[in-house]
Amino acid sequence: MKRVTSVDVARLAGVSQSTVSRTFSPESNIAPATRDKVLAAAETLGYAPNAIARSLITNRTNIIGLVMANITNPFYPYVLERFIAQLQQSGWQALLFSPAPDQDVDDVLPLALQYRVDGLIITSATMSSEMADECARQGTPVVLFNRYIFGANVSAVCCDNVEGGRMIANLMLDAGHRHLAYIAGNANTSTNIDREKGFMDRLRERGVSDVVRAQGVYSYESGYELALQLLRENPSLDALFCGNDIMAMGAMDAARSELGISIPNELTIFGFDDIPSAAWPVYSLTTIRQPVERMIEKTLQLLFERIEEPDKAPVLELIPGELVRRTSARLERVS
Amino acid sequence: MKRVTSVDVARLAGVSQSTVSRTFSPESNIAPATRDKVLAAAETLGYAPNAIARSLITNRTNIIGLVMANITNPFYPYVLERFIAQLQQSGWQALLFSPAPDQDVDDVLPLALQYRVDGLIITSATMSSEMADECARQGTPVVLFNRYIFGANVSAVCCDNVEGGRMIANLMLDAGHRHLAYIAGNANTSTNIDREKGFMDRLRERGVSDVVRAQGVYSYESGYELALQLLRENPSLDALFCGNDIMAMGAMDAARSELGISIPNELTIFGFDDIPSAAWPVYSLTTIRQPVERMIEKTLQLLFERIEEPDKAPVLELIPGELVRRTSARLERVS
DNA sequence: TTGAAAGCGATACCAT
DNA sequence: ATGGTATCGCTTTCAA
Repeated sequence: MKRVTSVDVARLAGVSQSTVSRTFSPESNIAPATRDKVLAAAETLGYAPNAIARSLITNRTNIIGLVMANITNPFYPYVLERFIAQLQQSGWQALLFSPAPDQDVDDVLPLALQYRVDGLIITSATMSSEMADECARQGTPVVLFNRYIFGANVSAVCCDNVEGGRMIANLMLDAGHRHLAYIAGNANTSTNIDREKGFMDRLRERGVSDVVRAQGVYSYESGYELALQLLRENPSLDALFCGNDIMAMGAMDAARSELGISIPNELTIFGFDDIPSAAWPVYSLTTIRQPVERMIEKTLQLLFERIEEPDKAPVLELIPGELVRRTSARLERVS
Repeated sequence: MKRVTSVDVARLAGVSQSTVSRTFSPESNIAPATRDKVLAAAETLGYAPNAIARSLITNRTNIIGLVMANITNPFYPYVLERFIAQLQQSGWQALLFSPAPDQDVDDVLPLALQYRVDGLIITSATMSSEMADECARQGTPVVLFNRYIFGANVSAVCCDNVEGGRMIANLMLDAGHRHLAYIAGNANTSTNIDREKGFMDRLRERGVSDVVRAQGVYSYESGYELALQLLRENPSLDALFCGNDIMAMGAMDAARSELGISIPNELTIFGFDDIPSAAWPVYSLTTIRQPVERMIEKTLQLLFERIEEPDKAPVLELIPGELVRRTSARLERVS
C-alpha cells in the first residue's frame, strides 16, 4: 500500500537513487548492465517514476490543457478524439476542461494554469485578452481552434469560414437560385459571424440583397423550428444555407416531413462542417467540410513550436474548407 | 517570465512562507488581517499556488483519470460532458485518455498511474484483473461505467442491460409480433452481450426461439447495411431490436427509404440508449433510456467513497433502464 | 559511470 | 496566530 519510490528500487538494486533516476531518463549515460539491474528491481517492485515529482523539478508537466465548450455539438467529438489521440501518441497528456453554460473560458483557465500545463488548446471559444496576457506572462502558450482574436497574444487555427460562405453564395447564384435564406447559428460565435459575412457579402457583390434570415443556435431543433417558420412565411424560397450541418439536417427534416417539400428539386440546402451524419443517405447533405485533420495537425504544430520557443510570435492560420457535393443542393441551372 | 512562488509573496507581504501557504489552505488558522495582506500581495504578483508542488506533499492530485474509448459513439459525448461538469463542480480535474483502436485500456492506465490520479473512471471498456490489482495495490480506486468484471477488484455502474432486453422481448410479444430479429452491436462488449441475452432468454421463456440475428457494430452504417440485408432476406419480419439507437436509426432509414417499409405499421423498431437524435421527429424512436444522470452520480459517489476509504469493498450497481415510448414501435395488438 | 547533495514549491509539524 | 524546518520524490549539478 505504501507507494514504491526510486529509493526503494535503489536499495534493492544496490545502487544510488540517482542511478535509478538515470535509468528512467533516456538521455543519461548509464552502463547497460546497471540499467538492466535497476530495471529488474523496478519490475519486481512495480515501480514507475512519479510524474508529479518529476514535473516539479523539470518544470514541465507534459500535460496540455484542452478547453472544449461544446462537446455535444456533433462536430466536436471527433475533434476531441483526434486531439487526444495525437497528444497521446506524442507522449502528452490532456487535462480536459468544459466551461459550464454560465461560465467563461476565463473562469477555467486559472485552474489549468495552477496545474502548470505546458500549453493550452481552446476550441470554439475565446478568452479575454487579459487572460491571454496572463498566459503569456506565465509562459504558457495558447492556440485557439476555430476561433481567433485580433491583436491578442494567441495563435489560432481556423477553417476559412468567410470563404466557405462565399463559395455557397456563388454556388447558389450560379445554379440560378433566386429566393435565398440563411439560418444563423449562435450569434456571438466567430464561426457564424464569418460564414454569414462571407455569404451575405458575396451575394451583395453579385447584386442580391434581399435574403431571408433567421437567428438560431447550432442545434438540430433550432434548424427544424426556424426552417419550418421561414418556409411557411416564404413559400417561394428555393435555397437555404444553414450555419452548420446539424441545423441543416433539422431544416431538411422540417421541409420534407412537415411541409412535403422535395429536396433538392424544390429547395436546395447547404450545411457547414461535414459531420458524419451529413453523409447518411437520407440526408446526403451538400456542405463545406472543415479539414479537421489538417486543422488539428496545424494546431499542435503551432503549440509545440511555442512550447519549445515561448517567444515565437502568434500566428493566425486559415485553412480552406472543401465543398462536399452530395444531393441536398441543386448545383446546376435548370434548362 | 520567472514564475512567482509563495516565497515571493511572503517577501512582499512581510510574512513567512508558511503563512502564505496557510492563506491558501481553507482549513488553517490565520488572522484575517494577515490573510488580507497576503492576498493583496498575491494579487499584485499574480500568484496562485502550484498544484503540482502541493500534490507532491499532500499525496493528492485532485485529478481523476477518465478513460473513454468511444468518444464518437453518440451516446458518449453527453456522458463525457456530464462527467467533466460534475468533476469540475466538485473541485476535481479530469485527465482524459482514449485508447487507440489497437490499444487496450491496460496500455493507457500505467500513464494515468504515473500521474498519481486520485481515482479512475473507465467507460465502456474493461481492464484485465491484473491491472485492477495493480490499481488496488497503489491505492487508486477504479469505477467502471457501463462495463463490469466479475470477481475483480473494481466497482462498476451499469444500466441493467439484461432487463432492458427482456422488456423489449415482452413488448414485442405482447403486441403480437411474431417474426423477430436482433441486430447485434460489437460482439465482445458486455452491453451487447447483456442486451441480447435478456432479449433472447425472455423470448425463449415465452416459447419463441426462431429469431433472425445479424452481427454488426455500434454504428449507423452497420445498422443500415444489416437491416437492408435482413429485411430483403426475410420479408415477413415484423419487429426488429437493434443493439443501440444509432444502429436503429440506420435500420429505420434503410427500411423506409430503400425498401419503402412503413414504420411502425409494417415493422416495429426498438433501439437502446435514448441518444438525443432518437427524439427527432423523423425517427421518434422507441427505446430504453439509459439513466445517464443517475449512472454518473452513482459512479462518482462510489469513486469518491473509495478515495476517502480505499479499502471499501467493490460494488456492482445496476440501474434500470426506462422505456421511452415513441412511434417507431407498435406496442398494442392489432384487432 | 556512479554517488552525494542541492533544490523544485508547496504542506505540516513543532515551537514560540 | 505565526515562523522555522523537515519532507514529498524526483532531476541535476558536482566530485570522485
